[in-house]
Amino acid sequence: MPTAVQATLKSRKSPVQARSTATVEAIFEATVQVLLQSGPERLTTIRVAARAGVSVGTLYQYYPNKQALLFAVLSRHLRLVVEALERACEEHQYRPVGEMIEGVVNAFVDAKLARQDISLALYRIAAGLGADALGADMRKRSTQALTALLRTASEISPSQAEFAAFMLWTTMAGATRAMLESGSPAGMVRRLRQHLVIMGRSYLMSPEIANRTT
Amino acid sequence: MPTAVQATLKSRKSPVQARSTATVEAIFEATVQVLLQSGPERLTTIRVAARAGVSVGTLYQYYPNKQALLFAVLSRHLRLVVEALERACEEHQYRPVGEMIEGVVNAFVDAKLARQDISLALYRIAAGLGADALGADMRKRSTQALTALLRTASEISPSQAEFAAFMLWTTMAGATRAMLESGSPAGMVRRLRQHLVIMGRSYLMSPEIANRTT
DNA sequence: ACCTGAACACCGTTCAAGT
DNA sequence: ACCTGAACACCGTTCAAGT
Repeated sequence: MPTAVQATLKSRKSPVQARSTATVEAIFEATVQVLLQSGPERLTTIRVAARAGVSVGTLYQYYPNKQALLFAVLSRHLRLVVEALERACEEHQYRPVGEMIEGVVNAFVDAKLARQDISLALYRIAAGLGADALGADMRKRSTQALTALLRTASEISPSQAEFAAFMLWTTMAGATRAMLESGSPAGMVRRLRQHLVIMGRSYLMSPEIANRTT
Repeated sequence: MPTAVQATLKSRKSPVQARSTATVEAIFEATVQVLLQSGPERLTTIRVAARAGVSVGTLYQYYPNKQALLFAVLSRHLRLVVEALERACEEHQYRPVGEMIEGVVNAFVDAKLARQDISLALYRIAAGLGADALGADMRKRSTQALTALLRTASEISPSQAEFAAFMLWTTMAGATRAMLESGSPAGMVRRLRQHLVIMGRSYLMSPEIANRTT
C-alpha cells in the first residue's frame, strides 16, 4: 500500500518512447551528481535540468516537484540497503545467533558504506515528508526480515522476536549513521562492526530475550 | 571552540535595552509556535515575525538568517537533553553497571519525551548544516559524560569505556528517534526503556567489554 | 537603540507555443 | 509524444527611512 505522499512524489508520467526513458535517467543521474557535487542547499531544479541537458519544463514532465527528485534518489538507496539486509536474513536462517548477527551486521554496514557519499548526503535531507514515510516503510521491511530470521533461532523466545528485531535495526542504523556523520575514520568501521555484533549477540542471548525453555 | 557555522548562526547583536530582550524572546517563542503549528515547510520568516508581532527587518536584526531561528530552537532542545544525561551520569558514578544503565536510559528517554512534539519536529530539520555541527557537539558531550561514568564501573575494562559510550549513546538516540517517528504508542515507551536497559547491560557485561581482571 | 516595510534577488512551478 | 523557456508566485534578505 503506497502512501499518499509516495503517490505525489512518483514520476508524473511513464515514458513511452526510448527518447524519454533516456531523459528520465539523465535527470535522475543529474540529481545524484548535483547532490554530491553541490550539496542539497545548491540543488535547484534549473541546475539539475541543465546538468541533465534538458529544460526545466521537461524535468517537471517527469518529476512533479523538487522533492520528488530527492525522493527518487533516497528511495533507490534505501531499497538497495534493505534488499541487502533481506538477502542476509534469508541466508542465515536456522544458524546460531552469533552467526546470524554477524551476517546481518556485515550486510548492513557494507551496503551503507558501499555508497557512503550518498548515504551522508541523504541523511541531511530526510527532512522532506516523503523521506519520513519512506523511512518508515524501510524500517518496516527491515524489521520484518529480521523478525522472520530471529524466529528461526532456537535460542530466542518467539514472543520477543519482533521487538528484538526493532531494537537490532535501530541499533545498526543509528550507530552506522553516527559513524558516517563523524567522518568514519578507517579504524572505526572495523570496531563498529565488532561492537555491533557483540551488542546484538549479548542482547539476544540475555536471559530476558533468550528462550528459557530450550 | 565554537564552529564557524555556530558563529554564523548566533544572534546577530546582543540586546542592550529591555525592549529588545523581549523582542528576541518573542521571536524565539514565535519560532517554536510556528514550527509546531504550521510545520517546518510553512515556517517563513514573515510568518514568524508576524507571530512575534514585529516586522521582518527586526527579526533579521537579531537572527542573521532563517536557519538561525531553527538552530536556536534545536540548540536549546539538545542542550536540555544533554544536561539531563550529564546529571544522570554524575549521579550514578561507582554504582553497579545495571543501575548505571537504568539511570542513564531513563534520563535520556524522559528528556526526549518531555518535549516529544519538539523532538519530532526537529528531527525533520536536522537538514541544515548548523544541525550537523550541533549534533556532533552534543554527541561529543554525551559520550564524554558516559565515558566518565563507565570509567567508574568496576566491571568494565577502562580501555573499552570510550567506544562503549559511543555505542550506548547511538543506541539510545537511534531507538528513541525510531520510536518517536513511528508514533510512539504508549506501551512501546515502556518496552523501549526495558530493552534499552537489557541491551546496554548485557553489552557492557559481555566478556569483550567487561574487565577480565576483576 | 530599535523598528518598519517596500524593494531586490532567486527559486520552484506552470503553460502556451514549438518540433 | 516530447520539449522549450519566458512568466508568475512566493520567500529570504537588505537597507533607507523612520521613532
